[in-house]
Amino acid sequence: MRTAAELFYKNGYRATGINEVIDKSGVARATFYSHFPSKDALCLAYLQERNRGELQALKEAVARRQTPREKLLAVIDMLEPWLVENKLRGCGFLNMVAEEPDPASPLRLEGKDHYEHTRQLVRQLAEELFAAEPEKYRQRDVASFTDDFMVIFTGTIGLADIYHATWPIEQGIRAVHRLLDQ
Amino acid sequence: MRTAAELFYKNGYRATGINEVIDKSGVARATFYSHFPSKDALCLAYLQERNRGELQALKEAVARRQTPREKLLAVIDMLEPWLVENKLRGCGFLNMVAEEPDPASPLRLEGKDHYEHTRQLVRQLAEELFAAEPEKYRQRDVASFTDDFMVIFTGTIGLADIYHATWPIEQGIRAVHRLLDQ
DNA sequence: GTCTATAAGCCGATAGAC
DNA sequence: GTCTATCGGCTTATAGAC
Repeated sequence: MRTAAELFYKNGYRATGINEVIDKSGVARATFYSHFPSKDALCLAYLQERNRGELQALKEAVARRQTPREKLLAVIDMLEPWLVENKLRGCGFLNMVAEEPDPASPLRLEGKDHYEHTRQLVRQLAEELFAAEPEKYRQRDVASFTDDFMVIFTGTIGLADIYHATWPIEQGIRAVHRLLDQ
Repeated sequence: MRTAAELFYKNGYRATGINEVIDKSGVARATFYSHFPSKDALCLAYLQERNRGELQALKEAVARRQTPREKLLAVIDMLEPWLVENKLRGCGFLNMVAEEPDPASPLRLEGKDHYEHTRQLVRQLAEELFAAEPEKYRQRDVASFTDDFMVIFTGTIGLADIYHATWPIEQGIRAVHRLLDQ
């Protein structure tokens, strides 16, 4: 599964043959098929593991900060090291969605689930921020603030992928600062 | 090429076999290979045509508006009918980038080119807006404004794809309004 | 758990006849 | 321009021996 995660993410799901995964992982052919019934099942397991791991890393990055404002900034700040570590290959879930046309596919739904969990986390942090500085955010709406944040978050990842560069991340961070202070 | 454009966009590049394109297009096998040397060449031609067509449609939508402010709003307003018409299958260039790992691939570079042209258009519209209302935008930076716009633009498309819904578009439109008036 | 063999089909691309 | 035949290699998945 570690091998599958690397290859599916790096080269894409359809571009990666199951034989390549089996060969590079070192396990025997029959052994693989005793653990996973199909390539799709392996991919779903990879996405679920990725979903779990990324949400955990996100929550840890948030927990390391002290104030509600800093916690929100942590969500966008982590994009830089995360995208660079991932060789600017973008978001594994957005990439999966691009390859899977069926909106009801479990592979697509895992991506939706990931973004929905991220959104709920951002919403909770926004509520804490609004509660901590009520006079500053009196006229702001939590739901709209949250979705603005998600639009910036997603757009930053998308542009960094398209341009294969890090400047959209600095831009996204500045945009979140303006969102917080406007 | 019309058939290829439909299938590559709808089902993805790698998921679409060249045989399927040939069969559904109705042309003979040898005829296809006399026009295009390979599947990759066909895909590049499709992306170039898409690039040209989308930029033209964008510029026409902008030209239909009167004021600089309305022209900028036209760029984000067109996302709703465009995404719905495309069955919420997202951006053809972002989808291509997700499938192609090589940053130097011509298929990827065509996507970069499309976003760069879009960015230059937005920048020009921003400059016209700032010139038309100098007192309102005196303290704003054109480059930063442009990239903020592009982050919102890209994030809106990405979220609409992930959620397979139109609500991110309304959110993106509101975000651009706030960007204009903050 | 390991190995090899193989099924049945699709892949992109080419060749030859008309 | 049309058609069919075919190449070599790849795909996912299964079967059987050890």
